[in-house]
Amino acid sequence: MDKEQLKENFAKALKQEKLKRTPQRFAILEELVSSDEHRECTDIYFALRNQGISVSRATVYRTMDMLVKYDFARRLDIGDGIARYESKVGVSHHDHLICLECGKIIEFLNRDIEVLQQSICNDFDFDMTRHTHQIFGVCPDCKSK
Amino acid sequence: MDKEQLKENFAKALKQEKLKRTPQRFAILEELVSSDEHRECTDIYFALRNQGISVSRATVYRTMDMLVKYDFARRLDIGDGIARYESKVGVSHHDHLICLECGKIIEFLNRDIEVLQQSICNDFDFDMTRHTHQIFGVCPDCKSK
DNA sequence: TATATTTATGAGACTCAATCTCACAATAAA
DNA sequence: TTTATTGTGAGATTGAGTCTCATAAATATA
Repeated sequence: MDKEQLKENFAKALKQEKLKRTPQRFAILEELVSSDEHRECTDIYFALRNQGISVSRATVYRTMDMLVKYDFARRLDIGDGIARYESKVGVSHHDHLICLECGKIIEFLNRDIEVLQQSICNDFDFDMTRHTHQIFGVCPDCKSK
Repeated sequence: MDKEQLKENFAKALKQEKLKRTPQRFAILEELVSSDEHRECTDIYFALRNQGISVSRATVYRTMDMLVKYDFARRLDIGDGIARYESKVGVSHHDHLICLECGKIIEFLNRDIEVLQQSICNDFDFDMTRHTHQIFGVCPDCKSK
């Protein structure tokens, strides 16, 4: 999806929710989508500030919530008390290997696990909304150090 | 494992780490092990206080870290900023279904997923230390409301 | 047992991510 | 435009978790 198409889709989502089109909201979306990193709100906040874009922390937090709700972003909690967000735009589903030494996050996807996961939900008569599957350990780089 | 055996094992772990045997540490372990709930530190703190046991929040937090390290407890982060702990004593490994409506936590175990998970780690040359697999959604009780 | 040494405890201060407040600004509708 | 509505931002607030350090308790030593 190109940038203009993305902005259009975002505008549609805003309209649908009766939210106004503000420069801050577009800037936050663009900043998130511009990298495939797992970004903290503070990180996004400073990145925009450094670009001379006027934005507050509150607006970043509020907008991230909205981006998650409308599926432009995914929130990642790795248990250190800091929420991270990754773009879902043009990105297929995956889960995460997290290195306890260096903090690196590696993405993985396993179709069989996804299928088994759904069958567990069926067994429990549980309606899955989302899931997190995180494997913590030591990455190859850190092992060889 | 009976209570006396547990206390003995705990005492051994303390000795091994040159930590002192204090009434607070034993009380926190016993309180955690006494239920199969997923407990918050504040919850443990008040439970002990209500039993007339002298303990501080700091001691609860410090002791929980130790219990996790020595495998008496498992920490659960469900992304709401509150750490929860469950007893690992006499409890086999499992993962969690978490209801977004009522907060209920249902345990599940799937051997096939565990095996696939290990094979993913092998593929990535990644040494797994621990993992979390959480499925968020709506439980049967909440669906029928 | 008495004393010395080491470690633990606890009240409250502190940290920091996240949320809230509310006056003012910007956007969209009339 | 004008009006009505919604958004923004600086800073205050919240709350889980951590830190401090004087005191207390547990263990080692005599």
